[in-house]
Amino acid sequence: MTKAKSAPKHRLHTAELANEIEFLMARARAVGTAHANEVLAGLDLKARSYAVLSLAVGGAKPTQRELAEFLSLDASQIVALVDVLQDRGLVAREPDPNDRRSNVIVSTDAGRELYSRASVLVAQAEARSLSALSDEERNQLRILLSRVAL
Amino acid sequence: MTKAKSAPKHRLHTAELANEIEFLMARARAVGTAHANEVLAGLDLKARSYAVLSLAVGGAKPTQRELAEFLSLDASQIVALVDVLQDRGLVAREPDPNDRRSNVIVSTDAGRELYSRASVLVAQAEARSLSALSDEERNQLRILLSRVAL
DNA sequence: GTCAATAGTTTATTTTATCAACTAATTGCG
DNA sequence: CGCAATTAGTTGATAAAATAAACTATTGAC
Repeated sequence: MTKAKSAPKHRLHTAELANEIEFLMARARAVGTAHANEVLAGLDLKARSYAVLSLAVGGAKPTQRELAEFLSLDASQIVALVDVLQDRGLVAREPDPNDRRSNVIVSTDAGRELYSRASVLVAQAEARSLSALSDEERNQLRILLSRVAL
Repeated sequence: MTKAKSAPKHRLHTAELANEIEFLMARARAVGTAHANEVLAGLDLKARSYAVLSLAVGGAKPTQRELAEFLSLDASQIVALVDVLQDRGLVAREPDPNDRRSNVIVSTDAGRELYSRASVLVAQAEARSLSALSDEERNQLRILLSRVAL
């Protein structure tokens, strides 16, 4: 008979704070982002730029404002992110047919190619971050977070 | 018969990215921190300083290094956080009896008093952030995140 | 006792976040 | 229609936070 629980890594794990979801998410996200940035570094991407690239590749043709809202970023940060992806030839700004004020962000072939490599790395990083959970638990977590976040 | 699902707020909610836990946590945390900082502003605290205060009040007498690790922050940021809490008379640095290199962070009466007010506000903010979930689902989420984060 | 490692601190640098101002375009509405 | 208010994107300024090096005082291993 073996112990099922894996030992918490920290003496403070019983603190009241450890019951606050806000705090738990901060910690979980810290390791998650670290893992993601680690694997993405080889492709000169970060979690940030990967997210933008992903949405461009998705083909939904988001405007920059939509990207800003969806990624919880300020519009001015999207400008910078799109600028560098565009300079690298990974995405392009296209005029929005419905509104001449907006740009619609689309991916290039190079962008899709890079994304296809990046996404498998990100999936690996995520798997590593969630290694404490079973597949079913990972899905539960995904679903609960979606309800909170989307 | 009514629809159970609440409508996602964004046209991009079906993007691949929305399946990535990393992304979902970033979004969830964005609203969570916003709510928390909002209610804490009246007490001149932020999520950050509240976390430090909470761990001080808990009485575990954490060293600054332990705070840094537990909060996923750099040691130098702890210095700044403790500095202002100490200047406000909410916590104090005490010599660690076991290691003269370390300080142990304890709370003052004023710190405990402020924390008791802050913690109810934070609980309300959390409830607001998680309003999409039932009580049981909130606990499930807490447990899953603990397994990932702790 | 010497030496490598650690806790805390300071400082510098870079990255993110926040916000105001501006242009061009759109929308609402009298 | 035509004017007013709003919105998308951009720029620039400023504040907050993350990252990392260097330094002091300890500690712990040997």
